[in-house]
Amino acid sequence: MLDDNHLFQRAASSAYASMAAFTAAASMYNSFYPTASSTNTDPVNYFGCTDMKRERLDPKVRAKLEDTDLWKRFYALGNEMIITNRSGRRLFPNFRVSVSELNPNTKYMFLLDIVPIDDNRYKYHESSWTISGKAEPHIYGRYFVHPDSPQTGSQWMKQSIVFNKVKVTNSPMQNPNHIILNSMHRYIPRLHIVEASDSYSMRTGPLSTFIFDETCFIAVTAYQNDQITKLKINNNPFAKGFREPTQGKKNNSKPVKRLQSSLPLDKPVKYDENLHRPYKSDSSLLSINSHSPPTQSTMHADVADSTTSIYLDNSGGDHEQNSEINPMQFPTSYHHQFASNSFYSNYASDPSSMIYNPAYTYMGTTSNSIPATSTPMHFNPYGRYPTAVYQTNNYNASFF
DNA sequence: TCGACTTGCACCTTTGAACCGG
DNA sequence: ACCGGTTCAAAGGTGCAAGTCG
Repeated sequence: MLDDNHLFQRAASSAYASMAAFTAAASMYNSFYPTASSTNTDPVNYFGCTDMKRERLDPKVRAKLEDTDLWKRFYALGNEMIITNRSGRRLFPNFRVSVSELNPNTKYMFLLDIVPIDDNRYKYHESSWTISGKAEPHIYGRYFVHPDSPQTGSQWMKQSIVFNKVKVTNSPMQNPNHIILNSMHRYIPRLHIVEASDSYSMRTGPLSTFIFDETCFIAVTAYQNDQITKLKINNNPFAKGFREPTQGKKNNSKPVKRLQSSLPLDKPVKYDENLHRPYKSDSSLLSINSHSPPTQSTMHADVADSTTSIYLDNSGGDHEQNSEINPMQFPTSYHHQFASNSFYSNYASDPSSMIYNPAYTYMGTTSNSIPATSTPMHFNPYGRYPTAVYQTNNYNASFF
């Protein structure tokens, strides 16, 4: 039985590790977007043209991850994505972004790919993730083109852009449109915005890439962490059949019975009802919270997970509630885990808007100038991220 | 024996065609 | 003929449990 302190340590370490992922991703990103002062050549083999210098989008272009509250709840626990399915498996939460400052009249294409965060293979042991060996090689070059591509900046900016059709698999023999991942490996999605009117100009047009650390996950063939399973069930409309029965509804379904045996008895009401906000399923899982000011219950949480309590899971029993990132349930030192690191402070204040746009020179710095203290040097159960990996050869595979 | 993985299942949402009435 | 709303069935997305494999 896990006590609160244990849960706190696990959650804090997971969240902190994700921050490390952010650092690593930043390094990774900056490594293939060398700054003006850098003499490094672009290690990314864009379109098979190694000597081509890829132009970047207007530095004012911004991308904002939506549903960040939900994403953060998952990553605080160590998000997992199922990759075994004959027809591929969708990502959940949905990868949804909103963009601004695009040229209204210019056409853009939006692409998504998923890349490894490190070169480790993991295993889930005694309720935590540990490194179990070296990673298997990643198959680069598979990316998902948003079906609305290409369209003008004004059209992209009209509404949020959802990549809910993206599918991941562990089988290279499956649909070529599926992104291939290795089980027990850590990944993070990347959003690419390319100024292009077709697939040909996509290979030469200005490009910017955005990474959101909340979206990192471990690919699995079966969920390892029960908390993740419960969080998915409670938030994914397609998994509604595994939720506990609500009052007045039939409760003799097989899955429900299974769940009943593993969950507390008191509870659940759909969180949307209790939150007094509209709940729209699947692709319409609108990110109302993403744009909402902190509620009273979240005002105290001035750090990275400041919004997570908005998703307080009313359907969750005591067990679940204690184990999810609910600032009310954790010692304050949990928050300090984020806040104590000054390097992350800006990110913590507005994580959803933090982007990897080279023109922003992340946090006013570059991969080469990130203070050493910003990179966690201790081991985290939910991974560690040797920056050197990204600065060397992890990103030299063919892209696009 | 154990962990990773596959497969079939029930339950659910989504989607789109068919239908109807204004 | 067109439009908007409703109904319904098929398709597809879930996690679970049992089985397979190395």
